[in-house]
Amino acid sequence: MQRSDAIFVDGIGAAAATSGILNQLQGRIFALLYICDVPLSLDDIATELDQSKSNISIHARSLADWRLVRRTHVRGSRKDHYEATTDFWRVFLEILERRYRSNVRQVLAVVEEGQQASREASGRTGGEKERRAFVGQRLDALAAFFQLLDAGIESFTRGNPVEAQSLRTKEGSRSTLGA
Amino acid sequence: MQRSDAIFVDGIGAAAATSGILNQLQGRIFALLYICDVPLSLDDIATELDQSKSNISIHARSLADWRLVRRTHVRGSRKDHYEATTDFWRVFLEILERRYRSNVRQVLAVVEEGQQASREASGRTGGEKERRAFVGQRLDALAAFFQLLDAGIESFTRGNPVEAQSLRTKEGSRSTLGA
DNA sequence: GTGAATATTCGAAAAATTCTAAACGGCCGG
DNA sequence: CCGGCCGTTTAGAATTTTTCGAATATTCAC
Repeated sequence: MQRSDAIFVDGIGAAAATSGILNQLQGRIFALLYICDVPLSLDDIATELDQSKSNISIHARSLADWRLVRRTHVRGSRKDHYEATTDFWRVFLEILERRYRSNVRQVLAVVEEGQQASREASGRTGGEKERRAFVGQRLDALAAFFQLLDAGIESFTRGNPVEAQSLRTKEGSRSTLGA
Repeated sequence: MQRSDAIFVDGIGAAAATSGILNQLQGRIFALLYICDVPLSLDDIATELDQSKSNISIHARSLADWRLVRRTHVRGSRKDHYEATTDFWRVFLEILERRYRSNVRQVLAVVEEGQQASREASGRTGGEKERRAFVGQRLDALAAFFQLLDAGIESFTRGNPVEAQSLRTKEGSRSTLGA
């Protein structure tokens, strides 16, 4: 590989490693494919990046899952070939939905579980009831923010404008301390 | 710790672990503080979460760095105490800026390096010049998208509405294949 | 200052993740 | 069917990250 290519490939690898979405190798695979005008086989990629084919197989598949990469057929070869997408908007949507939004929903589910469990806790003394009320309020506030986030993402992906203002819940922005 | 508390704490820990921002323990520390109406010391947290104090120290500091947690002074004690923020909007801004936007900028810097290195590559034959032109186009397209992302984040944090439309670059949305 | 209490740093241990090579299984051309 | 080519799976090695306990640094009351 050219030195100038390596600079880009490794740089994107480093950026990917801190992205929270891809790891370094996935970033390097994408970058390599992105600066190649022909699709590459698993073996090609493994050679260029000095990795085992099995490892490339796993990570290339994961990239395809995010739609960062697409499998194509190259005539005259029985090997799978990969090429990088240039439709970053589509990738962005995919990540927004499958990574961020699903994480938001995960938090909402946890809060609901928490509410449920808190209600089922059997304490009946004054202190225990008070604490349950406090926890209930806190969980409600958490759910409120994440519901706004969820709605914001939904709205954005549908093409509607999203404003920062729509995420500033009354409770949260008043102070750093609740209740 | 109450069973109902543990459900919430561990659930948030799990969500944090897949967030790409916090790890599991950081999530659990935050969740614990969030459902406590009084600030907790490092020792309190370590005991509740069954971890060493040094480990809690490290991760609590990191949470404070994201403004998810705040150090407070509790009168009558010389220990540091921590409490969870309820201002999720502020945390969100912090993450948007320091995690996501800085990552976007990192990519922009890498692309620039790549452009620079590509120009400095010394190939002069027809094929080499052609390839350099191809890479140049690709890097430009990448930079274009990430510049839109950067501008979008900037705009959002300033309180302006952001539309999905503003991220759909002409080149990228035309097809999944470039050039 | 001194000493006790507390937080942080550090090196090693433990755990989790990433990577490899070899084995496996599917597919296609004969 | 058979044999070779390929992608995937798997078990374990290598690396990285997380965690711990001890040692060190810091802070505060006196």
